[in-house]
Amino acid sequence: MQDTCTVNQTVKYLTKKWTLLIILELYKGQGYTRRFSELREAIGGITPKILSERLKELEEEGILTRNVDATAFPVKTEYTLTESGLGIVDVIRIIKQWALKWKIDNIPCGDQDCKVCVL
Amino acid sequence: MQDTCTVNQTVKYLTKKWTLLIILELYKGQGYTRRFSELREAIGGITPKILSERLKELEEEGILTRNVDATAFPVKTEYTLTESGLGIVDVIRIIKQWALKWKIDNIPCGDQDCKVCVL
DNA sequence: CGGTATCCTTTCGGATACTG
DNA sequence: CAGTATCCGAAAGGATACCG
Repeated sequence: MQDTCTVNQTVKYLTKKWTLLIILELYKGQGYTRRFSELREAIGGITPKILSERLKELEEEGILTRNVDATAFPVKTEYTLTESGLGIVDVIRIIKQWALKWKIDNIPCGDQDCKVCVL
Repeated sequence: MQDTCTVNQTVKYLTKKWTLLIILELYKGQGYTRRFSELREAIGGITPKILSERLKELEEEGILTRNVDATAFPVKTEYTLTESGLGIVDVIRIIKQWALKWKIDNIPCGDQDCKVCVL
């Protein structure tokens, strides 16, 4: 098994449910930054458990950084896309271009999400 | 939920286990073509059930075509990457470039799989 | 050769409640 | 606000056997 292949590993966490949406949501934020509760509300439907898991994974992969302001009350935590994280946005963009080229007839997408997508 | 988003849908089947390896294996074949048993052996570890499922999904998505030669005995079946399927290889290539830029220190990959990878 | 059918395990994600 | 802890159900994938 080629579980050591970097491409496979990358795809592995990128393809987990919610991950892409989290990255896109951070990308939309000012300074590519969002707070935990902002992500929760913006994404909608994600439970805190899963959101927390994904954020940890992405932090470990260097795709985002976690910044805690412990002086604030309640504690203020911000998540920010790193430079490499922005690289992932490029990847998503390529996928979108592929989709637009080969899946144009996907009406639901054309009319809804992708049209308002920041990509 | 944006299950109608084309990007999400695309990522959804691309990220299933084995899918990328199947696409890469087809890419390696002459004329981007491989037979069922060739895929099985080349990939290693995949069960016929899963391989069959993936091939069907990818055929439905237009990423590969299935060609059966019923005159042969036993029946000869070939799977070939389509033009849009080759586009997916490009996507993988971009991901690899991202990985090489940001994950160079992944020694196992550098020494093994990616070095011999056709990408 | 190119699959399908069955069954079983494991993994993932959802629901909910609770805490510093 | 920003999570963690527990429990549970669904779904994905693996093992194995069999068939045209």
